[in-house]
Amino acid sequence: MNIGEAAKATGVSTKMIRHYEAIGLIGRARRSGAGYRQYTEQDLHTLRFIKRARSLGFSIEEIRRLLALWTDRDRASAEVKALAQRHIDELRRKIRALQEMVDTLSHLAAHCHGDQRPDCPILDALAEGAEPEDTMPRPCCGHAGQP
Amino acid sequence: MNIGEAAKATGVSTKMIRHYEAIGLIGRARRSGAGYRQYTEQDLHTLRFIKRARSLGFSIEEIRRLLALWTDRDRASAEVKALAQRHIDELRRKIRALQEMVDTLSHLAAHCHGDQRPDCPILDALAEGAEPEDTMPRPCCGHAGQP
DNA sequence: GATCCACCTTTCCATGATGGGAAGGTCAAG
DNA sequence: CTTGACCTTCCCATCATGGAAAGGTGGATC
Repeated sequence: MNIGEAAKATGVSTKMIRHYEAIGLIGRARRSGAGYRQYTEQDLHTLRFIKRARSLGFSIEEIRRLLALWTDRDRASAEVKALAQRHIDELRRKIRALQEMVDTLSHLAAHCHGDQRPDCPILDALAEGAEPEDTMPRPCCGHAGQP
Repeated sequence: MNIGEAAKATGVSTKMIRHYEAIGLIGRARRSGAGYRQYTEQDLHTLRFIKRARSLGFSIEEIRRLLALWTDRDRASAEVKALAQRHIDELRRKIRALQEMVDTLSHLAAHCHGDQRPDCPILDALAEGAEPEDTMPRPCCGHAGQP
């Protein structure tokens, strides 16, 4: 099976398949006489594994470890679980950071009338005591910045 | 004021200050006789504005627009609000995607005993019907994959 | 056999925001 | 005058992904 077919079958682009090979995430594929990469069902399984792991947000290096654990019959599930847990923690950390941004911005947007007038609490908050020319800063209802 | 002092005063690294200048996000700084960049209080205000906007997750291009709006006395606050709202939507979209990963992974991790035995639902889910050698796939309690 | 199109190959470049490091100039204190 | 802390520019790396160029292959059609 050529690389294009493997890409269609797994949802991994040809670009990425070649890239994964180049960085050693997957082994070097067998080649046809003309140098075309040939893929087996087993290769597709590996690519689908990678695809699923990527869609769960694992980095390439984490996936490298996961693949090693996958093919190691004697692995301890504890190591997989620990890796997953670390990843979950990292995801939650990112979510918290994004949520804080949303909270702050939502608060500011709620106080912005959003009409044709230039007055804007959002820009005021970003400027925070430093107007572009000569206007005065304007406090709000009490938070939305760092305490 | 030299660039290092400006960096300390604003929390923007010297690297980034030079970068912002190179991409035209901020104007070219005045130079001393020896070619050192000199910063005014007004420059610091702009850098702090950028810093705050970055910490709210706005991209450089969004900040470019925000800066233009900031310095335009005749801006309509509607445009700022719309920009902010688009950004909020984008952040929420990212949060949802990350949360889905967390949900799936948490579910899998909860079902992984995480001891010295090799049996692991997390790897099973990533493999999904394709074991590395010859074992059989193992269904779980009913979701955690695409429907 | 020639042509054509879809596919394959490699290599280089780009993204976005940030940092690291090299090689060299400048300034102030000792 | 030396030392050390600054500054300058330029190049490279990250991470995962894609675009594009330039050229070779495979199979179908004329």
